[in-house]
Amino acid sequence: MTTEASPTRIDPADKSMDAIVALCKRRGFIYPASEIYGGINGFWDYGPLGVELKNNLRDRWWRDLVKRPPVGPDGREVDIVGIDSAIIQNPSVWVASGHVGGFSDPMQTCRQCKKLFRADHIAEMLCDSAWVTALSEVIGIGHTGEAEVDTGALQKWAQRKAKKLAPGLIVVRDKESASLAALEQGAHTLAQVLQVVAGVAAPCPNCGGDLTEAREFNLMFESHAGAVQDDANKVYLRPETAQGIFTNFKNVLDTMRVRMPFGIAQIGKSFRNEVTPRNFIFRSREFEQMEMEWFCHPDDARKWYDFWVADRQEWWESLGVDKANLLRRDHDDDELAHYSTACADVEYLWPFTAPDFGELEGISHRGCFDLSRHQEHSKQKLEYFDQERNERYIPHVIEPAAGLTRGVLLLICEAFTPDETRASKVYLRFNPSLAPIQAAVFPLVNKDGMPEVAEKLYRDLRSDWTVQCDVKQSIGKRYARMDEAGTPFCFTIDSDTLNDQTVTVRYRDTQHQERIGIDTVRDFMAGHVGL
RNA sequence: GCGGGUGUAGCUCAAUGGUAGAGCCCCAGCCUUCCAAGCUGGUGGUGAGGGUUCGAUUCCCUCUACCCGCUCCA
Repeated sequence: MTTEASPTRIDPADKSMDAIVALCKRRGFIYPASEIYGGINGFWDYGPLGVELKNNLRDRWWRDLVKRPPVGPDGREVDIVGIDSAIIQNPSVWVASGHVGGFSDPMQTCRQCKKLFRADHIAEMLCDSAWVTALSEVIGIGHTGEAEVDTGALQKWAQRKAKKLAPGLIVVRDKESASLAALEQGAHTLAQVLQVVAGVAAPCPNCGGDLTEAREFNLMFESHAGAVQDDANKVYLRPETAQGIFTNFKNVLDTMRVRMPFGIAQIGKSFRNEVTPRNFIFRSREFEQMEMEWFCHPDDARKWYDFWVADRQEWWESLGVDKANLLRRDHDDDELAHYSTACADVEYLWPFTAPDFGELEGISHRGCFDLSRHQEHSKQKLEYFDQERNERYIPHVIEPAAGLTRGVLLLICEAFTPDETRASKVYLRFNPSLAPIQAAVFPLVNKDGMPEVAEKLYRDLRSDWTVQCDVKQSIGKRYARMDEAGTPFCFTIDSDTLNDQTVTVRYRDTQHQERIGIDTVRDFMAGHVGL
């Protein structure tokens, strides 16, 4: 049997993103959005093959969580229901969630060295800054306290070592306009010295230059509901699907006879006005998420957190992703959001991050933060009465949140396999059950009754799988095209078929061929692709 | 947002201040009995706008998209 090829592993760093982007467009996976108008930064369109791939991944996630959920740590299948909430919600949702106001990060740029900083990080970065440390040694003042300043030594430092260390300082750039005289009398703090040598109170941690004003940057897209476009009817496009789950927690509880612990899953578009969309569809402004909120008793939250972190990584492995390309990374304590007690990422070895890994899915222990906030803002009771425990509580939440569109990129990157020996020079090694085209049917030549047989087989398979039939051009060209599209199996009808009712099946990964009965093709597909 | 790089056909690459070419791909027809074969024909392009010029793909300006870095995140 030659279904499973085991090619030597290709280092993701050797996979060219340019080549992947070009293939995606050439074969109808992903196009730049509104390309005929010059495109638009941060948006991408999914072509005929791209949408099949995306739908297959989406359906697999839904199947494996909602329809055929995993077995939990207590040995029983977990209970998860789905919802599909509106992209636009009452704006109060985003006030409660903290996205209005809190989700934007004011940024400042240094006018001298052009580096970009988060405004709320500047003070801390100044403390750690190499040039500030050097300065404090020269003048003998620590980060706290005060002392008299030897302006002569300071002057000497400014004109020598600081030229390399902090070229942005005003005393370095323009010693005339920086008056060290102000430091000659009495004792001074480090902050006062910084003000004089930099000309500003909070200089650039990197070079000592002056920073621009903090620019507010709201990550949420805004629109208006209704005829009048004023602030009174301002609405937001959701930046995550999760909040639609929290706002429906009570509805699901009241209508679905669910009991703790249980989950609510949702797949859908989210929108973030990213400062810098990058790396093809990896970070785009419109993207699709697959999120599940797992509600449980506070005492059980840690157990479930551990369960879901392991389960989610295993799920990606179950799609055929090379284990060597997946990594679990637990967040450090100082990395955690204030409401979160634990967070882990499933990371992938992306071609553009290699040799580093980059985030694919995050599993967050959110405690009771979200439901508490919504209870507070909405004035609605979001507690759960647990009959078994005879206890009333706000459930704790474990949130596995994956990027669907990011997952599509993973599948493409993972499948991308250069092969100089092939006509196509590259093929996509998709898991057969996820491939956008699962099989192709070819008549070897377009005559002698073969096209008719091919047509019949094609129609027969089409009801259960995504199949294409192609009668044009040489057989080699058709195989090559299917290699690039990632079609795992091609069935070819030749003159023998007419006599003995067999067809050739050609395996994408090995290019090997074998003959099987035409009446066993359905079984073959069921066995190799699934139903 | 700032800095650097890039932008000629679907792809790879030419060319020129004076009618933008080739190979491959793609499409049609013929041919073809298993891996982009052959023959004939065909579609299709200077990212967008403005300026200089008799004439701009070429020179200048603006915008835009993509890639890299700072930063952020599903």
